[in-house]
Amino acid sequence: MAYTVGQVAKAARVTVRTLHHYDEIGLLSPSGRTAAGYRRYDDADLERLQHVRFYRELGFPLEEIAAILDDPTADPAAHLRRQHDLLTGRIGKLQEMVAAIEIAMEARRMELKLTPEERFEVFGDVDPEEHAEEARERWGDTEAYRVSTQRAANYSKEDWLRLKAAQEEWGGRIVAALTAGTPADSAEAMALAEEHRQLIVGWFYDCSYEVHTGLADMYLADPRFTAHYEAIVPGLTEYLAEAIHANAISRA
Amino acid sequence: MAYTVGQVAKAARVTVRTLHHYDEIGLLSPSGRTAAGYRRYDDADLERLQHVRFYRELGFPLEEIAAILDDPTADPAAHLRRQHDLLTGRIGKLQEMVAAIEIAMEARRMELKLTPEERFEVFGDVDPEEHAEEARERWGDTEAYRVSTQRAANYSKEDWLRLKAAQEEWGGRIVAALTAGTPADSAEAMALAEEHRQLIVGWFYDCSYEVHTGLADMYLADPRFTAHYEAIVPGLTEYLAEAIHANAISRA
DNA sequence: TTCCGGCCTGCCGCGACGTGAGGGTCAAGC
DNA sequence: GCTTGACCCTCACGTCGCGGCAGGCCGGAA
Repeated sequence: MAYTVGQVAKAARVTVRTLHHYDEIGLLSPSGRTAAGYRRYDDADLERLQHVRFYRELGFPLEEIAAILDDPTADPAAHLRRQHDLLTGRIGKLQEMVAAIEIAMEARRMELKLTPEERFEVFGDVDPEEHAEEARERWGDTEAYRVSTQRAANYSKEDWLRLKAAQEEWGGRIVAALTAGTPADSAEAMALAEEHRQLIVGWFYDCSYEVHTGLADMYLADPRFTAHYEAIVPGLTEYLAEAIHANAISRA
Repeated sequence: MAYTVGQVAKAARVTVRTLHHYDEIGLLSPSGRTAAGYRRYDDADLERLQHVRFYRELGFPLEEIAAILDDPTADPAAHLRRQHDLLTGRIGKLQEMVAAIEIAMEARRMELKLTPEERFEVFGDVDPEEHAEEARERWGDTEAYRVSTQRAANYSKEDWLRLKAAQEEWGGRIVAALTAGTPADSAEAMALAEEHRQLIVGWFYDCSYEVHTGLADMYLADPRFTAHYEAIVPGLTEYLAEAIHANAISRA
């Protein structure tokens, strides 16, 4: 089977220009040309294009894609594995961000519960219970939401204040460690990381070392969290993340 | 609190050049300058930067980000919701791709089971059971893998051939419908879409209408699938996807 | 005073295409 | 056989989101 640029473009959902470009840089040259100079793609070309598009959608530069596809040591199974790994990695990152946002949302709801007199300012005449209902409808079926909600929903104002106090006490000690120049991979810093994890386990959800390192990476990646920590003292995010990683490694 | 470009850059994990760029195009201008012309960022600037980075990492163009952030009708809660929706959407897409790859991997393993004499050609002297073990270790804890494996692992050669025959019979009919010009939203095409879904339910996993439309979108997005369908007859991918969507809508 | 690191403003470059301009090709219908 | 319109070709310049460097000005520490 032979196809023209237009047909290939339509099938693969790319523009003709893109195919021209791939030809120019030698990433995907059609297997032949007609007498008039028209590009002719065959099934093998199409298959290569599929792979190109896959890696491209995950943000790989074209040069790197060429290297991957032209690697003679990689069989089809290896490609599948690599693609699977890439996807699960991406999903993991996104899920961490989701968890962070869900926590942020939860915090907002808690805040509102604690200061009911503010509810009118924020919501006007809308009942916050209604708002909670809407939230449940929208993402009530994600697990993180359920877990964090079930525990946190029952926290009283006193619980909340105790948590805050515990966090602040811990925060003071890690800031001290950082400003004192204690290395992030020292036993002291790692102990602080472990305390951080225990705080999460105790108050929110069962946080494994693996999840904890994921959380650390998220602190680094998510602006809302870096803002939080950097506002306390510059470099704290990185310090904490390093300590968490070191702690997780030492326990593995 | 006021920060210099360098401090902000480090905290937000971007380069100074990026901050200069954001300033140039007016996306994020520091709230002030020192007497010497040094940029001075405050906490509000930092917060804005976090949001910029968030949307940027999801691939939004800067202009669009500016529009989102400068939208006067969006409160913080609305931003959280939008971000949550975006993330879950992305995760869904990626998970569909993962499922597709897992099925492709499963198909490969089946293929190997069916023709054991080929195993030496492909694996050399490696035992395929070992390979399967490795696969379990790598992604044994994802749900799609477990479900598809548990069912498909027990398929005999006869089962596999029956599945293939059923698929081909169905394939013949949808190609006929397409070439006959039957509209994708006609009752006939929708019935074929429904049969497609039932085939999945019967042989692999419980596929809801929602999952089915997701699958259809993936067919369009994933090159490996478009290749498969377009090779049969050009336009088939789109036709099937449309029919699936129409079917799902009509059942909702 | 003299460093050295950090900041400034240009300005050129790059990757991955988008978007014409100007012109040849091909199948269909008259 | 000829026109017409859709499709193809090759330049070639434009865009987006920065990276990187030059040439020069600050600012705190030794």
